[in-house]
Amino acid sequence: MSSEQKAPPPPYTVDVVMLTPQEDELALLLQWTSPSDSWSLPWDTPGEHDTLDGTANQIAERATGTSPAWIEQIGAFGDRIPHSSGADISVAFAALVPLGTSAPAGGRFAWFKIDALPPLAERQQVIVQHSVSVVRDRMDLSPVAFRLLPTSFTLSELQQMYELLLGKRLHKASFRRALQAAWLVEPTDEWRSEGRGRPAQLYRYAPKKRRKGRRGVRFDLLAP
Amino acid sequence: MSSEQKAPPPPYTVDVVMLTPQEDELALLLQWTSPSDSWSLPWDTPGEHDTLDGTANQIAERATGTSPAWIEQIGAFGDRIPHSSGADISVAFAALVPLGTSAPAGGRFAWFKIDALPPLAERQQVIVQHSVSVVRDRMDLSPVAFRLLPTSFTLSELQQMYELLLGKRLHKASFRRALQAAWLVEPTDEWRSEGRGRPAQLYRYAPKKRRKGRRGVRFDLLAP
DNA sequence: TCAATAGTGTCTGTTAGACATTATGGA
DNA sequence: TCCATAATGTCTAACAGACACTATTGA
Repeated sequence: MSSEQKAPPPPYTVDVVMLTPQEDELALLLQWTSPSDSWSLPWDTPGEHDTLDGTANQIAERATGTSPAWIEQIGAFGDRIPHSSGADISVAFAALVPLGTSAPAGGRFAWFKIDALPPLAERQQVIVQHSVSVVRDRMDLSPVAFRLLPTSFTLSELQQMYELLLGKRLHKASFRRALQAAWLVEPTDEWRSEGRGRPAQLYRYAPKKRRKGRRGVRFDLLAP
Repeated sequence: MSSEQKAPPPPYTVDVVMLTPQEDELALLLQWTSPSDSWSLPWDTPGEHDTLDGTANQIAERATGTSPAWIEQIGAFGDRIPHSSGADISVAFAALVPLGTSAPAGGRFAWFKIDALPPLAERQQVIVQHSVSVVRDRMDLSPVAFRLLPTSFTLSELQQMYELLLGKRLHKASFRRALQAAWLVEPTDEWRSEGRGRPAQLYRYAPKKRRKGRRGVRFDLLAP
């Protein structure tokens, strides 16, 4: 910010949508904001020499204590209603936080299931919706699912993670065939017995190949 | 902007990357900026009650005289070097402008082939690169190519447009089969003879179906 | 033993991509 | 006539999705 005077309303905020898997659902981290007595996305205004990415990372670390497994800017959002800080626009980031390790520090933060959020300001609702769809659109472009799991995992766990992030069911045999073709995982010697059925072999993330030329002229176009 | 005083540096700018097909290449619209005596992306700062989208549209219309065929926000960009206006961040939009109808108004604007741009500020270079890759990534999700062509066009012209926007060659037979399967065009009675070979039938854009559920578990993943 | 889950083999329909062939005009 | 381009048919390999089957544990 380039004003040395009082403290004008900040020109823009950085808001972070932090998502984590929780009991087969996506959960979102919110913070309790005292002046307005309501829940909001964690946010801040960048300091004088901060980058947008750097600020977003700081916000995420402050809230969870660790670096997110993945974070990406999803855009700038502005409507005619200013942010609670008075800022005209908010630059929003979506982030994924590993399973389990995501205990909110202090009492000001809490996780909410994505389908049962408390009331949020309208702009923040839009940001949350947009973040979830960006995550779902880009999941297959980035091997993020692996970073949300422990280093060893079963293929069923991996598939469940993909299903959670993509928001749809996947076909078991096809999923495994595609995994094998992509050379992304390798089996370990360990097996894990979990409840009733046959024990599952544990795998680890071990990418071997890069993508070859993907096939395809597709016209899966949206309607005009 | 919420200050009633002098005129502090604007908090952020809206910058628009306008692209158009030109002789089998993409071309970019730049404006000559007098104080700095250099080329830059067309930009402005939003007025008090403007939205980001509205501001971007105004910039595009002012520069070309018409509405762009497509426009989408691609994100907020900030580095430690301020915009020439003094703004910390720029909210960037990518836009596509129809073939031909894109004569720049006045003398302050000019089209440049995307591979032969004049020197730009570093942030603007990043914005341009990012815009082009966003266009290439999202082309297959939106039937924009049709809006860049006249109402009647040959299938070869359409394919060339797709190749230009996607930045890669497509297979002719597959392209046509996919087009037919998508019910996006219908033939007219007219034919056009162009140079040597057999005349081509003209088609018009006439979408009939919506997309059905697309198949696929794909692991065309990027390397870590 | 039964129930539940892991993992695999096979078949089928779809389709991208390659190749070849026909069609039709201009030079 | 030859050449260039349009348009189409056929074959093949890849692959998603369905289904069935085996394997291996706990209850």
